[in-house]
Amino acid sequence: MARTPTTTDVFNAVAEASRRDLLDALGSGEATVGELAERLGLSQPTVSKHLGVLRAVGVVHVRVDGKHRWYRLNGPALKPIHDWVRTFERTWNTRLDRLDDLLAELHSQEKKQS
Amino acid sequence: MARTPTTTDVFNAVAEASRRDLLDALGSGEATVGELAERLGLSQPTVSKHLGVLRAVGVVHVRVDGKHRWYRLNGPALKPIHDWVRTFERTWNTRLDRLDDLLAELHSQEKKQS
DNA sequence: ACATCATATTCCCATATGGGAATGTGTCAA
DNA sequence: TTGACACATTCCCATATGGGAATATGATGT
Repeated sequence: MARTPTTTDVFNAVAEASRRDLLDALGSGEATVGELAERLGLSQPTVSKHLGVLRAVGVVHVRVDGKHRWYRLNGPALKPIHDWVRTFERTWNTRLDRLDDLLAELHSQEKKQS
Repeated sequence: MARTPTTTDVFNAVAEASRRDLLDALGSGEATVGELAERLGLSQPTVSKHLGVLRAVGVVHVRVDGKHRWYRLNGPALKPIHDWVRTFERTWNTRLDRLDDLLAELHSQEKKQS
């Protein structure tokens, strides 16, 4: 087999740095292919192809307007990544460690009650 | 150019589902190549190679012990992913949604307890 | 020294990649 | 209709992939 296609899921789509840059750029609102190409210093076909990948996994949506195409971010499509990486957050985030402590405390209280 | 090598950064390393599975498996503690291979139903060379990629980007560490090799998770190496995806969190998580998530989590934890 | 166990490494191949260049498609204005 | 514009698509190629099979490495026990 070969490497997992970029359009398989959000993880693969977002692995490419240029595509993360595109999403970052779209964070401030809708944008046109040309605008994005100029902002990121990429060629138009390159941007179009990257946006195609991002659209395939649902992380961007398009709005057609005459000869323009307005791309916009669809944040919730990134949630799987957030949810996955969040399960490891306790290994570096002390604030969440405290949340764990709180949960543990709640659980011990539950045990006492039941 | 070709696709960005898997050992370029954590984003690329973690794009492959099998490697995420490996990290999930290591979440419960150290493990041996053989153990991981059996748990995930992968061949030994496949696991070794995946672990090599994960080690290259620093998301796992190894401890040599005789003819065994104990791999362990190095969570903080995942922080760049967390930091990046977190900038989009507002697009799906309002403050109230977060409270819902917390409550849901508490409930699922309760179920696990009882 | 030897056999065995646990891993790592190499060789193989079908497959997909990202980027450049060129071309296709659809829209608008005159 | 014709041209200009904004994008999408196609064709090209060097490059890396993941997995299977085979082999190498290295430590342990006898």
